[in-house]
Parts: sequence; structure tokens; C-alpha cells
Amino acid sequence: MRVSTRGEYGVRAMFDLALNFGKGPIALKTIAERQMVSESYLEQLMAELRKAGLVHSKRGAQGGYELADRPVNVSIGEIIRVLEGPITPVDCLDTDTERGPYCGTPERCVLRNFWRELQDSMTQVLDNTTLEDLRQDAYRLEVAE
Amino acid sequence: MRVSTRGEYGVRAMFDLALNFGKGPIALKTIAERQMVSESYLEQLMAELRKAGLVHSKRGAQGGYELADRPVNVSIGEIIRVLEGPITPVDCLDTDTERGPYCGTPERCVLRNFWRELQDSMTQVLDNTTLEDLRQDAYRLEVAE
DNA sequence: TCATTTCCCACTAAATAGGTAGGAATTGAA
DNA sequence: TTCAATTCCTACCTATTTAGTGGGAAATGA
Repeated sequence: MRVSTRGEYGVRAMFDLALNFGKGPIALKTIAERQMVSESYLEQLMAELRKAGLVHSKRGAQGGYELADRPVNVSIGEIIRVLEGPITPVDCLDTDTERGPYCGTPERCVLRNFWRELQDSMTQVLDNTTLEDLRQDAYRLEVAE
Repeated sequence: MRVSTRGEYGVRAMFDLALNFGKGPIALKTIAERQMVSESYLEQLMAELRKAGLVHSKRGAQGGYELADRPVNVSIGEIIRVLEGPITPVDCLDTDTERGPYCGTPERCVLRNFWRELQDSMTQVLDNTTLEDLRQDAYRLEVAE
């Protein structure tokens, strides 16, 4: 029932980009240092986020990464799905891949419904929180001090 | 963001015991066959559930396992915690173990709060669903046919 | 007595997690 | 035009976790 470091680091990096949105590209090195994450490991994650269209990159000197869209349009769920795959507590909920939608006995569907409920409560939080929400939380935190 | 087969099989087995609650001990072999799970693998899981006090066992001929308590008193969350450990999407939420409660920068606490929200929504479902709820779902399913 | 059943321990193959290393390609600035 | 900064790409690596298997000792009802 855990998010791996892929998801966790990815969210940290995207949150960092959200806090610096509008300032032009941010170098991977900067993000990695600020978020205390291995640079070359994070690089791989950023490559996946780029291919998924969540960030834009600029090569060469003064290059770096920036959000492809405004923070309000990026949910945490999107980030997690790119880095961790579909949000499904158990395989039989996963209709996209070939992990099968039906599980044999009718009693088993009772369990399937339960897992679906769990899935819904997770996606509810994940898909309804955006980077903008987190950015505002951070802002409020700063003001309060 | 997945439950491993440990949790999934464990819940299946406990659900099976709930459906057969009051009928005396059920042999591991029977559960394994009904739930289509490897017998010796399930055996290890049952051992952990027994040590955690969730099931009672009886050795020898006519032996087997049965719920230690009425289905209404067993939540799915308990089962999952025994077999998968604490329900924490990320380490910094885990105050029980030595994974640390505090994460460095104040901005990071924004993320911590977010993960906490996710955790809450998960435990909400997991801890408020009991084996009795599932048993009744199964009963209703049967009646409807 | 004996078939049945739990209990216990050791082992293992494959996948996943969490990285490292090195170099090619691009680009802004001096 | 050169060069340092930076992304991009591929390959590789180690430890841990996952999902089991196998064998035998101990208990117990018939």
C-alpha cells in the first residue's frame, strides 16, 4: 500500500517546478539538490514525465525543465500514473491491461466491489488535488510565519 | 499503489472463513482450493494471521482454521496490516517505525499533509469495512439470483 | 494405529526498487 | 568559435521483495 520512491520523488520534483512556475527552465541539478534526491535517478523520472507531456525541457546551457501546463491543470494522480502505472489496489480492477476484469466465482465479485471502493477513495484524493493546491498550501505556510 | 498477493490472498481466506463462520474449523486445503491459492503459500499467511490473533487453529484430523472473533469485529484494515504492514503511502507518515516523522524543509510538510490525506481516505475504507459487511454483500448477491 | 492436518524451517527463481556510469547531442554566453 | 552547462540515451548493477516450493516433525480424531 505504498507509493515507491519513483512516485514520491516525481511528485517532489513537480511540486518544485510548480513553486518556480514562470521563472523559465529549472536545471535538474537544482531540483535534485533542493529535493535531496539522486540526480541521475531523478533524470530518468523526468524523462518519463517529459515523454508523457507533463514537463517541457530545454537542453544546453541555461536549460532545464518546466511544467508543460499551469499548476492548476496538473493533478497528483497524473504524475503518479506516469511513474507508477494505473492506480489499482488489485489486478482484477485493471481493465486497461490484460489482467482481466472478471475473477471466477460470484462471491469473489463481493471482494472486487470492495477493492473498487478503495480505489475510488484513493483516486478521489489523487485526482482532485492539483499542484496549484499544494502551491497555495506552501504559500499559506510561508505567510503564517 | 497495490496490495500484494499476501494481502489479497489473506483477505480472500478470511472472507472464506467468514462465510463459514460457526461451522467449526475449516482445513487449509479447503480454503486454498476454494480460493484458488497455493496451499503452502497460504499456510505461511495463515501462520501470521494466527500469531496476530485473528484466527484460531486446530491441529490433527478434522482440524483447520476459524475466525478468532465474529466477522463484525474484524476489519479488512486489520488483515492488511498484519500481512502488509502499516498502511502508509510514504515513509514520513510512519511514526511507529524508525522512518522518522519530520522531513527537513517546511515546504516538504505540504507534501506530508497531502500524503496524510491520501492515507486517511484509504484507512477510512479499510477500517470501516468488516468481514460481516462482505458476508452480507455475498448473501444479498445470493438472494438476488 | 494411522490418515489427516497444522506447524516450522530452509531454500529459491524472478521481478522490482533504487540506483550508477559514461558519453553523445545541444545550446547560451564569452 | 569555443566551451561549459545541460539534457538525452543506453547499459549496467546490487539488494530486497515477491511469490512461491519442499520436507519433515508434532498433534489429534476416528
